[in-house]
Amino acid sequence: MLLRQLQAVEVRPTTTAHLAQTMALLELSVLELHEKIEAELSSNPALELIEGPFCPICQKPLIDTLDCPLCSRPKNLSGDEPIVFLSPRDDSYPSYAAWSEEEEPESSLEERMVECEDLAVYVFRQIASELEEADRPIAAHLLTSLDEDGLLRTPLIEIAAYHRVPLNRVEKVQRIIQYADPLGVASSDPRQALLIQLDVLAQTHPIPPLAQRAIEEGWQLLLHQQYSTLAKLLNTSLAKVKEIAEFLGKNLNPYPARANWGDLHHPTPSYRAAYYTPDVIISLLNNDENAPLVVEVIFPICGKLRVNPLFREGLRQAPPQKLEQWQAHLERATLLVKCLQQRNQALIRLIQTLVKRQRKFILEGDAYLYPLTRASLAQELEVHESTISRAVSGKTVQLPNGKIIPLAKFFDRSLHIRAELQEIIASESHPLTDTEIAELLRARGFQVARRTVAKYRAMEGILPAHIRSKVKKPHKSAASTP
DNA sequence: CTATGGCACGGATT
DNA sequence: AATCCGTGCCATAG
Repeated sequence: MLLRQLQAVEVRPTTTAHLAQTMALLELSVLELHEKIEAELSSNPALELIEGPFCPICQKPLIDTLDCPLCSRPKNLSGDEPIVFLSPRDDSYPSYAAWSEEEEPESSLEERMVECEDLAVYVFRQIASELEEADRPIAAHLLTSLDEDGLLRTPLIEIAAYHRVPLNRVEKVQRIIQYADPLGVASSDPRQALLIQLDVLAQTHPIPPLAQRAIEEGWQLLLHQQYSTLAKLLNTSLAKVKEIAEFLGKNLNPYPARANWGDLHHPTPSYRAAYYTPDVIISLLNNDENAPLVVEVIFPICGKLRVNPLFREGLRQAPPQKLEQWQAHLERATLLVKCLQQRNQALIRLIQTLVKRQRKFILEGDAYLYPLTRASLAQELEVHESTISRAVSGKTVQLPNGKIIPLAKFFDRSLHIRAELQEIIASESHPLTDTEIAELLRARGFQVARRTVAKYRAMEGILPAHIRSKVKKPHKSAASTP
């Protein structure tokens, strides 16, 4: 009885505080959560991080589970039941997605890690043949100076001075690198990276006419989303500018080190970072079409977070003047641990059903996205809509194909129709007008108004029919530099 | 006259 | 309550 009371006291912040903090934690992305936990760990002695148990088979660390969800999975795997689990994010343990491609994890783990981690090596291999012998040290210098975004923050002049070569020679090397795989890598700033990507993209796709100027002349405005001012500068309408911003956000990536860039609507830098550190990684077991999906919900730290039992002990002998503070620490720590568990649990549950529902979309692309609303999912999971909203906003998912997309895309209402529209345009023999497209779509079961077709077109960056007729579509990607 | 883009309204979603 | 999205109507460009 007494014990029970004590426990009750210990958890005193009551359900409202729990709920509030769980909610708050729920909307944090991995990176933000990482910061939060780090901060808490260093300021609160009651909280401790212990090395978690490891899976005896694959050696991966485990969080909050006794058995490794992969090694101890049931043998008769039905394809539609995804394997969802919490996965630690620790640089010394590559995620499952990277891990699973490996035939013999033991022997080549190191190589694998080098490949995964080292962008510089990856890029260097691509361009090595294009470089003159003498330029290699310069390239190496540039590549090793990249920051984590894949950008080059060191002034070119410095590098030129170091190697005692003219500036334009360094620029030449930079240019070669920029057109290598993470397109725009080694640019001096996001703006430059975008321009390179736009340039390459323009060779294969129609792009909004003013996009380039918007980046060149209105970069600052674009960044700060001062769209109306930008519209004036470019002498166009507000909606046009918004379209451009959306197009850029969707197709380009100012930080070449990672796949996709979501949208411009979240201005904080830490948020953008989320676009190359996904919150969830989905991969396909053995690349087998019928196998279950492996879903890792990334947890920002490795090991088990708990309330330090020694601290709890020590509380009894606390000097009176410290007692209150220590108690506060303890309370804070227990609350955090509890809330974290709740958060993770909620997130896993959400992702689980989401992945199950959208399996086809994940594997086969945009056309198979089932239009799902947050509200309906909330009903199914019996949680409040706002819970879903919070959990979804600001999070990103890495798909089996390596693309990183915002989790919100799983709730896009018209993506499948737009995919159909792209398909129609791609296979048209003669440029179709919006009205004709609307009819075609209707024939395929999507009833949309002509005006809506125009909007979708704009969203996909497809030019109107009369312009399309003039520009021959260069289909498939042409080799960039032979 | 036709095809599209702008703007604004109303209903759904968050 | 605020925002997003599909649509209708009208202006404009070709």
